Amino acid sequence: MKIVSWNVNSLNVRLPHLEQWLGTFAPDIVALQETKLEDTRFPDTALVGAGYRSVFAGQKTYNGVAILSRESASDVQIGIPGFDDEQKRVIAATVAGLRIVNLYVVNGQDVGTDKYAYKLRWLDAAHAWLQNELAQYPDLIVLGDFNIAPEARDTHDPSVWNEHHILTSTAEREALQRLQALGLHDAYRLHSQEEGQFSWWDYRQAGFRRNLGLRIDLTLISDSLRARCTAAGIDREPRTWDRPSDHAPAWVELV
DNA sequence: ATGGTGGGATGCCCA
Repeated sequence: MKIVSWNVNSLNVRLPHLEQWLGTFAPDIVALQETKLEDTRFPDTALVGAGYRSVFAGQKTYNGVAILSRESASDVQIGIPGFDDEQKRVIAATVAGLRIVNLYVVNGQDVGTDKYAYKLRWLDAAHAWLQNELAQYPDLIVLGDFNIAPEARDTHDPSVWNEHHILTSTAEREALQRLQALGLHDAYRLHSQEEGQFSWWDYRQAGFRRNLGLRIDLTLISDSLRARCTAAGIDREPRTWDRPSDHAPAWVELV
């Protein structure tokens, strides 16, 4: 079973890419971020044509998340329970016996800003919730755009992406480590220790051509799923297409 | 260079 996270940066613009990629990669479950679509505009009919059901939580212009799946999804949860937030960044559902939590983590703009404080509060709320989710659902997958590069080897230049920089700051990495300490493991690192393997490249400065990227799109899997996870990777191909998302799909394979 | 590129409720905000 192939499970994927992809920040599409506007599903309206990227639907043709998504459809093409679904057709060739044939994932079973897809977590999308930055759909930037109100629910009434979500292309669920087109995706049924591609063989996928959808659950989604969106808004105009910003944010927006969805889970696509071949099998039906149940027990859909939108947002972090008890955390009041107008921004549509979280959707969770049960698919094929797996609890899937799709996160579009706050970017945070710059260390020390209001948005950075919101990011850290948001991650705290996510931590408390995921502790509960794990107790309830041992087979848990938490995936999405984490907007945090876990380690120096997940950045193209650790001297730039350092402990004071947004997406790599100490407080952000500690928040991610607290999630992992719940018993959630970075599936990519179960299978590859390579550096320079990125999932996001800035549109500016020819970032993709020069591989100036970060690995910020992650899949965390619970203890019980570790033995079932046989492979993980990042598919750079859609990033080479015309008018791409700035993110590539990050995938894991479960047996 | 406080820049740059891309998406969208566009002449700004967010990433």
